[in-house]
Amino acid sequence: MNEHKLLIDNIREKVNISEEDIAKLIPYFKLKYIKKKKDLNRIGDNCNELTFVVEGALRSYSIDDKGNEHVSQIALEEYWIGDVFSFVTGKPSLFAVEAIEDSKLLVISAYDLDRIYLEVPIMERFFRKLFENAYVAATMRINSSNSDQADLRYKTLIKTFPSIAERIPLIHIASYLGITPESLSRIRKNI
Amino acid sequence: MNEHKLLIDNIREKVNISEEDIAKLIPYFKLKYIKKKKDLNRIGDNCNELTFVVEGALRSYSIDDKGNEHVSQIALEEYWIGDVFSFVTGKPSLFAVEAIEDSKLLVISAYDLDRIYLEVPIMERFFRKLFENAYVAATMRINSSNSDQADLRYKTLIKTFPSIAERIPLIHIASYLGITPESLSRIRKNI
DNA sequence: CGCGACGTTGATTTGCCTCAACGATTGTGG
DNA sequence: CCACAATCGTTGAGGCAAATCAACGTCGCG
Repeated sequence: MNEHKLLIDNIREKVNISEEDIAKLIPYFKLKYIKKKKDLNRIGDNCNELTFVVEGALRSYSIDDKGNEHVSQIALEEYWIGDVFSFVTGKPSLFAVEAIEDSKLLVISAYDLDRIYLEVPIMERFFRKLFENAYVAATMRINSSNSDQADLRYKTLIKTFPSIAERIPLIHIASYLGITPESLSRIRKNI
Repeated sequence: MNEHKLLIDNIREKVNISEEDIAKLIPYFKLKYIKKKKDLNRIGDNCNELTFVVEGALRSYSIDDKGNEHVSQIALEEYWIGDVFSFVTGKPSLFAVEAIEDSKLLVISAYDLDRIYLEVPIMERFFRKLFENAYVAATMRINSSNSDQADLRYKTLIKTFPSIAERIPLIHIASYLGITPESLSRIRKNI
């Protein structure tokens, strides 16, 4: 049950929730193990799931017309990841979700989440806050992309998430920052 | 009450809500008029408000170390705007909110919104969905910024919001896209 | 009217990309 | 357990999209 403890702590950071309510929602989260480089979801699937990372690291990415990947999210332990576009709209996903390391996950489907909202209304508040924070983070990322040069964006990222620099391949960090691996390699050399 | 009709429609697009609940929440929204180029909030203020645009157009922007403005949001009628960073964290705002046209607004404070969540719980769902959508839009914008050239980003923007091209000064659209006014002027020439 | 905001155009510069080659490390099948 | 391939990161050369710098026309408004 240790994997659930991390999730419960994550929920309790944002809302007050009783033991009974916790007991009600836990069964809806499915424990899943995934090997490095395996896809949790592929582009074009209906990704009606949100994933909480208990152990490991995941990324989501899209593929453009020329076949180039673009990393849109990187999630380490205690973070949430998923193709929120597909999750929210119900349309086929534009993003794939892939494990960067062997990972241990707790996965909730959109269908089950709707049931949780009915059975445990406080969770509506939890996810409201989760998406508020995600939106703020995305806004800051856009702002940084429009204001700062690549080297500063990299420094800000590894200051916020130091372990990303050690655990995540350069090629994915570069893509997340919107630059090429060659450019990031040169940026690292100059630090 | 016409200004409230637009807001009520906006809420009903996302949730089923009774007339009684509507009646409860309406008084919390304050009607406000603002003149072109006037600030609704300045950087450094505590912006504990969210704004629904009934008529007109607003933008939010930050200012970087070199004194350059960077537009982070543009909101026309029926859209929401605010410094969500300050709204969510309670910290002094990093973004200013300014009227691009003379505008008619409905403004809700964080304090009153918390009271609404208690009195009209369905509104928790409404804002959960609002932020879900805002997050998805922000993600798509990041993805476009990392995948597409400036001219395509501009074309996509005016395809989605045709009236932006007519109503919003080029200088603000350019800033929103993360390019200079000179570049956007040249892009327009080539269309 | 006169000033400031806005948009345009040209000349030049630059940050990052593209293309290419090449070690180092990791993973895999025989 | 080794051999080989694939992945990952580095470095160099050259190119390009967009920035910068500068000048100027137009419009709206106090």
